[in-house]
Amino acid sequence: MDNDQDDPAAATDYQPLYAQVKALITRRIATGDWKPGDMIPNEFQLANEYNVSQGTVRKALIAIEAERLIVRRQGRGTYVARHTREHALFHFFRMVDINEQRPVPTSQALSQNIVNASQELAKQLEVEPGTPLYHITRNRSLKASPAIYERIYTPVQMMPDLQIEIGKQMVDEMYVIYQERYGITIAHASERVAAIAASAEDARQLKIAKATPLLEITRIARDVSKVAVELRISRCRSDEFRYAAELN
Amino acid sequence: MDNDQDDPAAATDYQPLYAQVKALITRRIATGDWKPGDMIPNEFQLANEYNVSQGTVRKALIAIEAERLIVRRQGRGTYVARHTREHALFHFFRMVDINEQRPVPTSQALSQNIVNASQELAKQLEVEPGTPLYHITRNRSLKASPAIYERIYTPVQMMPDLQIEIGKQMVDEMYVIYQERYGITIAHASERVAAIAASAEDARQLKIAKATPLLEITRIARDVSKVAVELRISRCRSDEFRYAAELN
DNA sequence: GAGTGGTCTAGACCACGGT
DNA sequence: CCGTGGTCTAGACCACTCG
Repeated sequence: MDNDQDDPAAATDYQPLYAQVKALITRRIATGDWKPGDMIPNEFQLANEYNVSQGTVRKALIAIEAERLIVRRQGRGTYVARHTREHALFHFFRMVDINEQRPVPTSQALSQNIVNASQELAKQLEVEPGTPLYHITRNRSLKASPAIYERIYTPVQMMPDLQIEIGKQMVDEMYVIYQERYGITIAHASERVAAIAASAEDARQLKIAKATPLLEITRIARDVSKVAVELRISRCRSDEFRYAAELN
Repeated sequence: MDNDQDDPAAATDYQPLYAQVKALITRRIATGDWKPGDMIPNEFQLANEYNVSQGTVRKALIAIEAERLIVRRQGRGTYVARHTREHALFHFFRMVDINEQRPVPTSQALSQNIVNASQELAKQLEVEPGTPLYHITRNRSLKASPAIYERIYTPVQMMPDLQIEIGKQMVDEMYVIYQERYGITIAHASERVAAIAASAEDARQLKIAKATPLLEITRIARDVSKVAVELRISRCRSDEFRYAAELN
């Protein structure tokens, strides 16, 4: 009682109670114990389960909500966040047109095959070189004209039997598929934007002149546990569209 | 009881106590009542002043801290945030090199004059067309080679007698100057990134071939009250550098 | 009306930073 | 040692949603 430091780890491992509760709840969501769309127990039930006060649970829940893992609604309850198409687009699709409107993209898959991870791909996706990866290419149109040519890589092991219909409009965003089919929630992404000259392939796909300047957006998407799930390289027309970022 | 909507204002004007306290404290910072670097009264003093409990003040302070307007330090006190060069760069300079290192830019002003806002500039800076603006051009080097050519516009009225030394290394970031000389704290910025082909001017400034693809970053920077303070158009080499964004 | 999250208060104790 | 912010608890009351 008078000395909690007899465990030397305590000094470095110390986490406030609410942070511990937050970690416990987060784990139950990450493991699929509570699934997207589920309502989780109320604050008093959780407080009782973890033997803390309701205020401590509340602080944990507010922190989890800030990470968009849960949605809390007064009078209703607390729910595990679900990736809707709107949500996926709102959080992860950053292109705006020159009038500051957010266009809604339509997507059409062009090809799907399996490749073994090169050194470069392996490094980015944090897997061993040679790991089998799906390689999907697709076209995305903004305002009814082709604007983005995209290559997507994701480990086969994470998404057994992933099948994308080729040549048809995709109904769901990839992240909705990951969540609904495999229980993988994309929670974070890191993007790097470069300016490049359109290759012959880009020019053909986007119906533009070769060497037109394009935005190349390289994105690593990670799940709730920060595990890399997808590498996506998007080449975007930049004549009518811009990549948008807000710094706060 | 059955109808709280008889006063239409009540529905829209209602703010929780902590939000009102937050607004009051924020205003005192925005007006310069408390200046960057100042220590503000402790939670109990504020609670007493505003006739609320210390817990309510705390919630307001946590919210203000989340907006990076204040810094709270255990055992020390709560301080109004100050723009250091490190802070300005960390929050507003988003370029990384191809090895994911953040290069530290050096800047050299090329010119400073006054222009009257065109329709386009006026719209972006939210001022009347014709409003006098400073127009500053500068070169920025990353890792000792010229990498960014930048045009900066800011209303003369906001920064009377702004003088930038031409042709010399700039010691301070622009945002440090705005804060220290004029008490204007840049708190938000909105960026739009495009890919463009280098103009003859860009090519000369950046010592690259004409028509090389460049990143063009257009930024509107705003103060604590969301008033537009600066428009900045940066053209960046994209061969060794990338624009970085994290989506959470 | 019952149940949920949201706000607010009050007070205890801890951890940190300086005197 | 004192004063600061940080954590935690306990309980009251409010606002929203739904049956």
